[in-house]
Amino acid sequence: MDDTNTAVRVPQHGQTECRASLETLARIGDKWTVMVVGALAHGPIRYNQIRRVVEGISQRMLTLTLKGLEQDGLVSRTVYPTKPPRVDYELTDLGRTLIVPLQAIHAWTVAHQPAMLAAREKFAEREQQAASLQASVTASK
Amino acid sequence: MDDTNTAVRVPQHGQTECRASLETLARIGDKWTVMVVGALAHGPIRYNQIRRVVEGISQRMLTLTLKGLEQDGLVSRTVYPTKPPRVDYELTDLGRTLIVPLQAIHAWTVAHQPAMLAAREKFAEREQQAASLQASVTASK
DNA sequence: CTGAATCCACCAAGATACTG
DNA sequence: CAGTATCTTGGTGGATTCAG
Repeated sequence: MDDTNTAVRVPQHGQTECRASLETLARIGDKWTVMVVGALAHGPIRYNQIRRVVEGISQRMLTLTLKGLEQDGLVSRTVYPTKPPRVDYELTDLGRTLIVPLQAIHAWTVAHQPAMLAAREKFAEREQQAASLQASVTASK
Repeated sequence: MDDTNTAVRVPQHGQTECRASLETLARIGDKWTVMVVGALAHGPIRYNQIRRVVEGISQRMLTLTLKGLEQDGLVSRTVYPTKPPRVDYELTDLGRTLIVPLQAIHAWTVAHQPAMLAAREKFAEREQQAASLQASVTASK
């Protein structure tokens, strides 16, 4: 062990585990999926209802998102062959389990988002100052 | 209460809350950010060490990701003006709070990812059959 | 070693129009 | 109402090169 600077080197939670979580995030963490799952969280809902609730989603994206969720067994699709046609979407049992991690995200947001935004502003200020300094230095050349 | 199909209609957790979580996800939920945070979770680490650990990340993306995290106060950057230069990155207290929701994601992945993949395969099979049927119908026209 | 800068390819996603 | 089909584009990220 001649580690120069790999101090503690806790072997727990390697890259492999990150990879797995990553795939999950890629599937359920994108913009529209989160919104759609949110819309479905209250119970069965029709196609155009989702469209109104999510607001801003294009027909294309809604269809694609729903198809993806259905494909992964997170959402069930029920067609009522009435006139006019009606299609209900609903979270499956598996889909409902998503609510837990999603709430974890939400909890973090409530607790720490403000601090994050504050840090961001501070950083922006410093950038301003740095830019000013740089400008004066450049000008005096 | 003349709800035709808006059954329970739980007013809890509106779109507003989803929006907030969404911003968080957009910031910390992207591919490289998750991996980098994972690499930083063990303690201070140098630029090129991250590059090796994350494996696959380009110089550009690593720099951009780190800059973003630093900007949001999630990661601290320490420069040692030695020769050659050395820069350490480390999660801030704020950054460490990310580990909680990230572990929630990980827990979900371990528990439900297999079921999700299974569902995906099943769906693919059905698609195959549907395609075959469609083909025979089309052919018989 | 740690970046910054430039160029470029690709694809996700929006808009639009059409169908069952 | 609930989709599908096609076209177009803007941004994301990779490769490469230069700099401190």
